[in-house]
Amino acid sequence: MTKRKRPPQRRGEAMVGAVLQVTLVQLGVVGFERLSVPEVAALAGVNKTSVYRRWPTKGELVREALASVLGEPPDFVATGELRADLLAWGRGALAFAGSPVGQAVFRALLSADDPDLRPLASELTRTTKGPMGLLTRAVRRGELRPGANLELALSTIAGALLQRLHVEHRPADLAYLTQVVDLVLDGLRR
Amino acid sequence: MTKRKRPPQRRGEAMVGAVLQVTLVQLGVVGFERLSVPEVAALAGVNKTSVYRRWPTKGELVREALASVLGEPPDFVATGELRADLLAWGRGALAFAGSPVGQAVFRALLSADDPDLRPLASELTRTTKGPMGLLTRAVRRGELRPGANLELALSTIAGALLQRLHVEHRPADLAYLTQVVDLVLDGLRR
Amino acid sequence: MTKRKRPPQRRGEAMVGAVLQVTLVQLGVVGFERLSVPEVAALAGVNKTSVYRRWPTKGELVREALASVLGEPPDFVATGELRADLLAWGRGALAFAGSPVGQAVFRALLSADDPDLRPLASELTRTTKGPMGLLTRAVRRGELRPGANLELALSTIAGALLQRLHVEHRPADLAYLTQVVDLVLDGLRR
Amino acid sequence: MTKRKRPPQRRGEAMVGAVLQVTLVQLGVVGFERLSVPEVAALAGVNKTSVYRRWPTKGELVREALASVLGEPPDFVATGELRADLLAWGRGALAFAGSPVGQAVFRALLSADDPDLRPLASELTRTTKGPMGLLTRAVRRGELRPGANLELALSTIAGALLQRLHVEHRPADLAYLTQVVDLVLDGLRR
DNA sequence: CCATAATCGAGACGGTACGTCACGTCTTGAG
DNA sequence: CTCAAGACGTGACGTACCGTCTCGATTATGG
Repeated sequence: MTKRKRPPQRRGEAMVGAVLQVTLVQLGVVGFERLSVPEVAALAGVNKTSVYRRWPTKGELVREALASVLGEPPDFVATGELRADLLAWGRGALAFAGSPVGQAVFRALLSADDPDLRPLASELTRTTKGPMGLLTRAVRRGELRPGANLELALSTIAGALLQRLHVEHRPADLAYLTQVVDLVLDGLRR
Repeated sequence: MTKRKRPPQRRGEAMVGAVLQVTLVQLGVVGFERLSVPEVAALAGVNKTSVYRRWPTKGELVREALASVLGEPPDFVATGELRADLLAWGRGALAFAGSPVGQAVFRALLSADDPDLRPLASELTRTTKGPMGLLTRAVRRGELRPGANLELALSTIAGALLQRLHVEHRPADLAYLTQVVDLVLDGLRR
Repeated sequence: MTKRKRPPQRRGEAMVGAVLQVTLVQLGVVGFERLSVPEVAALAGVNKTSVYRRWPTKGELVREALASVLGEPPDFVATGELRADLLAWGRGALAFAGSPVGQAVFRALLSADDPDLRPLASELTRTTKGPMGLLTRAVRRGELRPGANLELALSTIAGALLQRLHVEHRPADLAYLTQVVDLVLDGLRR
Repeated sequence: MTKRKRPPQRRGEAMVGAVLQVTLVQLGVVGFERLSVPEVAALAGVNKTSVYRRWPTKGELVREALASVLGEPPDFVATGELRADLLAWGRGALAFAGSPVGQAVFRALLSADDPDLRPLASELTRTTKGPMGLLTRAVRRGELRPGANLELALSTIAGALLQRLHVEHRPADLAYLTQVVDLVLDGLRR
């Protein structure tokens, strides 16, 4: 008769992974402010003391959880066709923004007062500038207007999606993305 | 020797005004989640019981405070010159977004879970569509492309400002606004 | 249908009385070290926050509880008959030491490290010297030896009872008390 | 360059001795309740796991520590002179009660709830009756009153010292001891 | 002008969640 | 096989707010 008194402890990497994953989910569900460290611990099947040992602050826990995701920029292959490449990148961004993890990132960073999260905001901004190379090459090819503010164009695309999703709270599908990209591309072209 | 034991009570309208004003300020400073009803009462020089009597819920208090502001849409005069009018409207929007009250609105609504605040989100969205008439008239004049998605254009402008202010956390001045408007207008024109 | 949602709050004096009484009982049952403020609150039917508000420290709570008892020295009437009076006083002391409250006092004070309880120890010691007047008058009457250390005699009686009860853990009845008193009185007489 | 990474392990008897010694010291310093097994281990330069292996319970650890001391009753030589022998025994008792180990014993046993310590209480009581033989011989010699309760007399002496030291918290020197012994002896004599 | 009701201030209280602490158990690896 | 080192689960603790309740004081209102 085997006495299995309690589930075996998950240590080290196993525990860290479970906690960070649950943290991301909770970030997407209730947001940063309402995220509770004890609740994260409970959902992860871990004692809250163990969580506090590794991440003394909620900010540190969230920062590590988000960093484990933002570290992998959604690379995309450039075919050379400007509009198609921009749409491909946009699809990736939309998929990210719609995923639970993306929800977490935006809900946490949109008006981040916690100092621990500040560096992540610039990280996210940097991701926004991903397809910058596409545009500069298009300018060199003469496909876009020479003096255009490319950085602003990308910000505008991202902002349009942001407005749609988190202010108007309406879904952003591929058609919507296409319209935005076309609008901005037309503005850039000449 | 006059003994002024304590400040005279403020009742009725006077108290309501003081509380709502403090609520708006606090919304801009700490946001909706961290807003504390007892703290609002203290800052307003009012007993917390009085606040709870009138607004049983934090959501109701904030809703009434925001409603007292969003009720006044920032009207603007249309000169007939499309670009100038759009810029004028944008200046108003920027001024609002930069004011403490605007900070309050955006911080409260950007990811609003509180059911009491949902109606306010659509209110804000409606404001965004303010200059819709300008664009439709411009289309009729042949100044803009006939099939253009005008609503999306306005959302894009608003989104660009939002991205600039609340994601990249960089200031949005008149020059920035002009660039955004020109980019979108160029996209709409041909 | 009367809705009695929860038991009505006990305020002020009522709550203080209930808490102090439970504190005394618990002192007698588990002693000072193992006494738990939250448990006292629960047994008193009071929220633990309320207890911590009035008595920030366990020591203060216990001190006030004990002070409310030690404040009433068990007066006894002096008949003039030395032995009978001493026995009467001893009976009172035994009754006190055997009562739950007395248990509380001794268990709390016997090895009191808590600085809050130090003054109570001297209070208890003072009580021990209660029948000092009896002895001095007996000396003046020539009933006791002139140079006798009366204070030491009383300490000895008290100590004998203490040893019996709290070291040997055997009951101390009236017969035992009588033997002790007689032993000491015989020592004092000649 | 010799790398002495850490102190060499102490095993078996060496470790046991170190732990028990530290346990006695801590008993005298902080008492039984506040004695912490991990702290004892740390002070003994031993890992707490090792302590828990041998003594699963704090009570068992303390019992073994105290037993290693109480096993050696403080023998004294009887000269035949009753008062002198009694004083000699009392000096030993005082020395014991004043030593750190004695402090430990009394603080641990005075109101011992831990069931592991109960047998030690009777052990201590038995020690109190050490000089019983002296008194019975004195009775046979006619030096003391025949019907006297000798056991009670010894308890009374011990109790007087106990009262002095642990209730009144005043020092007990040789003069005090002498007075107590004389008081009781006078009571016993006739 | 005064009496009476509505409103407000002041503070005690119950309740919930939190982060900390010390303890004892367990796992792993070194001696 | 024994011990050291450290991670982990467990329970209790004291604190910080929050929202409710009670009571007394103040203000407005109608006779």
